[in-house]
Amino acid sequence: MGRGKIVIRRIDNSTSRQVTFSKRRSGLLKKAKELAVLCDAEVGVIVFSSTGKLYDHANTRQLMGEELSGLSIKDLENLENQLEKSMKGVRIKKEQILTDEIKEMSQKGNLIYQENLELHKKVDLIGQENAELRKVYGERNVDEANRASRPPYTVENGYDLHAPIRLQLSQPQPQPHNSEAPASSMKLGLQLQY
Amino acid sequence: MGRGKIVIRRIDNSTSRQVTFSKRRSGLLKKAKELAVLCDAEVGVIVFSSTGKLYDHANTRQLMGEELSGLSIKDLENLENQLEKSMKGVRIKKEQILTDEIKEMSQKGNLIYQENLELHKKVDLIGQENAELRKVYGERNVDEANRASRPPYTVENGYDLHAPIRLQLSQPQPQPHNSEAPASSMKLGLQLQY
DNA sequence: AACTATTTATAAGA
DNA sequence: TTCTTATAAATAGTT
Repeated sequence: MGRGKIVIRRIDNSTSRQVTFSKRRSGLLKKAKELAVLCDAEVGVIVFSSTGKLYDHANTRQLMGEELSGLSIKDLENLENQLEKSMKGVRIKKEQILTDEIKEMSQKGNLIYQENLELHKKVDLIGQENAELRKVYGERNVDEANRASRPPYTVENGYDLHAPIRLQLSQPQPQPHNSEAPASSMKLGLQLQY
Repeated sequence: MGRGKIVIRRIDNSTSRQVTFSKRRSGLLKKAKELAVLCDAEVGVIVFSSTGKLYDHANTRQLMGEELSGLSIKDLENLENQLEKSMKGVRIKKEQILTDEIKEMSQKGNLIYQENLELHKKVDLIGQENAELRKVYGERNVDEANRASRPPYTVENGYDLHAPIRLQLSQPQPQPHNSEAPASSMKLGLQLQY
């Protein structure tokens, strides 16, 4: 039904094959739909291109009938195989899409998770810092608080010291040469640190 | 493409609907096959009449391709459902046929089984009969064989008898009144049975 | 994507 | 169901 008659064999030219595929595919699907509507039938059409792309599928409306009369077991097995194959392709694609979705989600999730991890780390770090600071400043505060409340340390009252003690000799600043103080006279100071 | 233009809606007249179904169905399948051959595509066509009969299915040659690009998950789910439905019908029919076959075989098998059962019964009966017969005739044979090989039993040689012994007094037949023999004279016989 | 000459499918009738 | 045939529809080749 065109400018010239054709024989039904694989079209060698890739471009015209593709064009014909497109035209005839839509024609087939149209006819399938018409058949379904006109005759109240159930029509399923599945078309895969040679590259494996499914381009469309036609309607089926209700459950398939039970009477597949006239078909042998062999016919039914063929049909089953065909359906199984179609199903397989469909399921693979579906799985693919879902997998992709899951991957995407998982990637997003991972990013968030990473962020979350880093935040946790940060919190830990800051927490540690905080703890150390609290330790240092807290102790100083305690020290200062203690110092304020303790009795003054004197040698006379024989106070028993447990705090670490550091002794330091402090030498007075050298006097100017024209000073009257004798060179032998030095001051010894005791500094107690605890 | 006919004598008149038609609109695509369900054909009310049942007869012409059936005629149209038959014509268009074959047309659709033809076109499907052509598409498959011309364009090296995979085409599956499944047509169920409104009465649920599957009339034919078109070719698919190889595995379906993996790339069902451009289809959403929804599309794929629809396709899957469609295939599942078709599959269901096919499987039901297949099961039916197989079930029928099995039924038939099972009926045949049952008949043979019944026959076999009766034959077995017969064999048992005959066997029992045989066993009993063998018992009876076998024992008699043994007795006779033993009797033939044993030495004659006599009181004189003091033979030690272990066989059961039955003693029986046998009274001689009463003599006629005109007999000369005295009434007190009686014969005592010893019968030995083993 | 359009166009259109032809082929093909098929509606109606037998 | 099948055949026939006028006509509608599809499409091969072309632009």
